Amino acid sequence: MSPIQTNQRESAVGLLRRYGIGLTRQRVDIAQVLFAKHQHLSADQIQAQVNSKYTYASKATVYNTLRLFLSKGLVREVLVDSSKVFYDSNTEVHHHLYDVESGELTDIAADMIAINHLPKLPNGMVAEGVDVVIRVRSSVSLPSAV
Amino acid sequence: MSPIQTNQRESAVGLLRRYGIGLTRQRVDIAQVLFAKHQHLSADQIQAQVNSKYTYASKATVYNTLRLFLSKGLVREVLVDSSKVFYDSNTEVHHHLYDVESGELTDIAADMIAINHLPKLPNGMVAEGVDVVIRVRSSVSLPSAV
DNA sequence: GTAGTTGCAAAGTGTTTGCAGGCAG
DNA sequence: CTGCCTGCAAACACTTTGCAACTAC
Repeated sequence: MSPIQTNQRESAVGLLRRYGIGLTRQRVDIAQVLFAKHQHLSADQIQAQVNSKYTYASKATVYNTLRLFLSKGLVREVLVDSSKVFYDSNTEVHHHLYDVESGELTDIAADMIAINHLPKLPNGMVAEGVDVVIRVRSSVSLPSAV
Repeated sequence: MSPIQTNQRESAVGLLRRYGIGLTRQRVDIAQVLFAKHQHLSADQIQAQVNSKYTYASKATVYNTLRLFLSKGLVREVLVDSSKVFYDSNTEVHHHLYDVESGELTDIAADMIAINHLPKLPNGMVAEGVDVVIRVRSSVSLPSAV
């Protein structure tokens, strides 16, 4: 076990503690996978990584843990594909570029997109967040160029 | 049957013809539900409306028809809730306001939001669309006001 | 020790598919 | 007529839940 891995595990533990989340082996493993870097993973991918790099976590535990992390604000959901949810380990304000052909999802820094004026919100409503998704495809293969 | 309903049906028929979609009773019914006005409906809601206002369409037919309409560009998918897809009968460029508490989805005219500069796209990539979703909630009940 | 967590399998959604019969053109 | 469309039910993928066994603290 390298010092780097030890540090990663320690920082995952620290993160969970800071957010008031009880420690279990599975939660620490999942946190390590998620917070190794900024990335977008589906529940499936997370389970696969946990089970290949660390010790076993069941599907149910992965989903329960992701729901917990989500409610505590450690991760963010990204909805770009109707068939599955991506969990984004970058919780800073930012946006996304989605390649509809490859399914690849990339971050866009918040300051790359400036929203000039928000519309007036209905009375008593407050904006909780703004999600911007730019859908792209490779310029060749336009399905039916107009 | 009022003249208005007759006209609605005729314009639904015209729409399908213009988009090169073969006419069937179910497709016309579904088009009438969708294009009665700009709105956001789930597949379930569409089936319910067709079956209460018009004649029967099965779940499979509703999904098949929506997939067809989507591929032909008559409707747009809106992804705001991980549990289901909304179909938007407004295909003009515009954005959305999503009330996370009530689930209500409202249109925002495109010119209400100005994006100052798109980030440079990876080489050979072309933007297919930009989706902006503003998530709102009623300002009371903030889960844990900071 | 005890409350909270896990794993399993089963149930639940929303969505898609295979196929026999039916309808549009 | 003939091919495309529909309805049904079964299949599917993803996610959630119920419960007994286990683990963190």
